[in-house]
Amino acid sequence: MKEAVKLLRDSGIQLTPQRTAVVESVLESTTHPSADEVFEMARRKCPTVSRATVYNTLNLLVEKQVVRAQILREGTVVFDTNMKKHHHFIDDETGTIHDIPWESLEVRGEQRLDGFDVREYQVILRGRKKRT
Amino acid sequence: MKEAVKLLRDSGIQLTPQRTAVVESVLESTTHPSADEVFEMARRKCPTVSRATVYNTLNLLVEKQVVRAQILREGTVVFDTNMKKHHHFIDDETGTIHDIPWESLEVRGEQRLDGFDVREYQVILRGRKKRT
DNA sequence: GTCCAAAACTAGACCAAGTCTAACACAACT
DNA sequence: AGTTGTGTTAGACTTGGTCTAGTTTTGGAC
Repeated sequence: MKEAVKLLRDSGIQLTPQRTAVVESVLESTTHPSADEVFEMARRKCPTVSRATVYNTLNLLVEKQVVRAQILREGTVVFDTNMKKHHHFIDDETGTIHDIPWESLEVRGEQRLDGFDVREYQVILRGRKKRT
Repeated sequence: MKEAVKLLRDSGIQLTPQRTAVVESVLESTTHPSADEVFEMARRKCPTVSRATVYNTLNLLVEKQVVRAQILREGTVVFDTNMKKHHHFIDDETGTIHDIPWESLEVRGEQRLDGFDVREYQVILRGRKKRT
């Protein structure tokens, strides 16, 4: 949060009330919100913020590497505030997305793929979360 | 192809010219086509086929497990005719999707995830394909 | 403080992927 | 032939997202 603000300011980007609302909204959220969900949250903080500004700001955050855009749901991009490498588990029933720590899975062979230069990878798991 | 036709017929589904065009189109394609790409291919075989029929038929094929729907591209589902377990590599520059054989990667730990019942998983890799 | 240019914002138009609906076509059964 | 069910079509609709034109805000020069 603090660093995000700093990073944006250092990039010569003005921190307007609208942008602050968007940045706070997405960074506060513990789930993996879609742009529209961020829009709703931001609206509560700053009722005049427009959809365009939400999309612009989110794309700016992706560009500045404050959040990551992930393709995990049909039809919509979700935003991920966890910038550490990790995998994703998607609940079949609810569609909820859970972060899986990088260390809990071991993947081998990705540097030995013939003809492919792997820049990054992640495991996408699907199934059911056990209620505890 | 042959089995697909049989499977559909056995499920009590009439093989109309429109459906045949869709089934042939998707099964012939070596890439990972979107519904719209299938629509175009199918149109060439059967010019009267409508978008609705393409979507209906593709969803039918997914239901009958003739093809798989994959969330790999922003904004659109793609269809995968390779029903064997495999991973995916996405070229950063072209967006082209490549199948990676299941055996060329080794993943461990997915059954030991605390609180998660994993039904299926795959590795999504991104980077650049070397031109050979 | 005033003025100007640049940056930011908004509403709404637009676009693309996908679903839904109402009307029509056609087969199978009586 | 009439009825029922399955299939198809065009087009309306919905949703996620981008683009645009016009307005507001801001920061700097004076």
